[in-house]
Amino acid sequence: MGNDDEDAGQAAQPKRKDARRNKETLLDAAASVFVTSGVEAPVRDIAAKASVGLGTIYRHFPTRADLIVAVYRHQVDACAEAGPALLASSETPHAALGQWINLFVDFLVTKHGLAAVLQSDNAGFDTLHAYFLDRLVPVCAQLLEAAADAGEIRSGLKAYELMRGVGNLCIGAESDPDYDARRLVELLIAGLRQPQR
Amino acid sequence: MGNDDEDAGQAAQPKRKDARRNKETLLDAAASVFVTSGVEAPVRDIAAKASVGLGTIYRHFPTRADLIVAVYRHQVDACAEAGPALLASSETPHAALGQWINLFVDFLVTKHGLAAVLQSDNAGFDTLHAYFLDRLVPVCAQLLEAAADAGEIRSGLKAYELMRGVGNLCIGAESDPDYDARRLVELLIAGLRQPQR
DNA sequence: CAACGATACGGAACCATGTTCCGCTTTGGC
DNA sequence: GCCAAAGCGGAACATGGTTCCGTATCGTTG
Repeated sequence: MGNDDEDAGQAAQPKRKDARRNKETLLDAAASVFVTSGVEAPVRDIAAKASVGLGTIYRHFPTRADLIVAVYRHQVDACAEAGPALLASSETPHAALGQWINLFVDFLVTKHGLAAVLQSDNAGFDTLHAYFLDRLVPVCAQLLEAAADAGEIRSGLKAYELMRGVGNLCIGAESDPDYDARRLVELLIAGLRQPQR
Repeated sequence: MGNDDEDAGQAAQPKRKDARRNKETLLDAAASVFVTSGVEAPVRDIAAKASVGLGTIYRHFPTRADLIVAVYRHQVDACAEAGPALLASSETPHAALGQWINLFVDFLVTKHGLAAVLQSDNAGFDTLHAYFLDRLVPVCAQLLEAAADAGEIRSGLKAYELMRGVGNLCIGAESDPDYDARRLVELLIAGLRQPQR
């Protein structure tokens, strides 16, 4: 860890500089295509955008999922790191949890189609699944535990479940003006509160 | 309406008896394949199971979504009809709402992959979308309104949103033992309650 | 009951996508 | 400048939805 790469099964930094350059180009192209066409954009589109062959994509990113992880890694990391910070700076653990979940929801809703792909149980998206969960579940668990210890929420809900639930609620939120994922997530978090104390 | 067909854009009953027979065979085969391989099973598998050509499937059901609708229509209808009944027989509107949502969740969780396909924004699944929403949203709206009138829940949440949220929460629930959609939906419904009165 | 038009059938073919493979090109150390 | 290694492009393959059309079947009519 600390190499700017290699953290989640990504291929290590290539040796040849053209390869390194191509990888950057690809990351940029992918990010750009994801913004305009969504995360489910065809690999060919990304290759075209980067003026690169398909082989090149697949050498750098063994799978579509790896590419997605690479593009969003920084933001996921940022979200993960925000957890402890919020816990430290918030009035109550429950408040921190709420704010952190909001961060996560904003992230998901902002990336066209990410939430959907995140739940896809198609083999090949394991990397994606794994990265998000490895990175975020522990943070969520910490927040949840703090809130539970403070007696603010019912206990017994695993962090994993909450993350999945929230992720699920975000599916399709960006393409349907009549569906407000944020509100539903708020309701969910509200339902998590201890009935009264 | 009342013809046992034609209610949701399905092709009307074919004239020739072999055609009619094939349609039944197909429905049975599809139902059976859906149970074992999930709703996302390839059309070809269903054709094979029914010992029928691909053309036959597509003549009877213009799209995969139409086939799915046809297979589950009765159950969706039953769910829709249970709404008013529950409202009449339950202590409070909120209880009725809770029970009705449970019915819906059980239905979704039981049908491998249905929840996922229900949210798919791929063109071609409009029929599916439309049928579920047309049938269930009004019922949900009625329950919601009754509960709101009774002052049991916060108002302002549209039935459509609730249905989508619940549907979303059910995605992947059947293939992941660590994810309990029912509990999360309960939490959501709990969050819907009026804070206190 | 044979003929015939309408209806339905089967499945090859087409399109889109993810992924693999391999002959050719570029790079970088000598 | 030369060469092996590293990398590249994109044709080809697999899968899955959907379309098309030549052929088979049905049922009506003479």
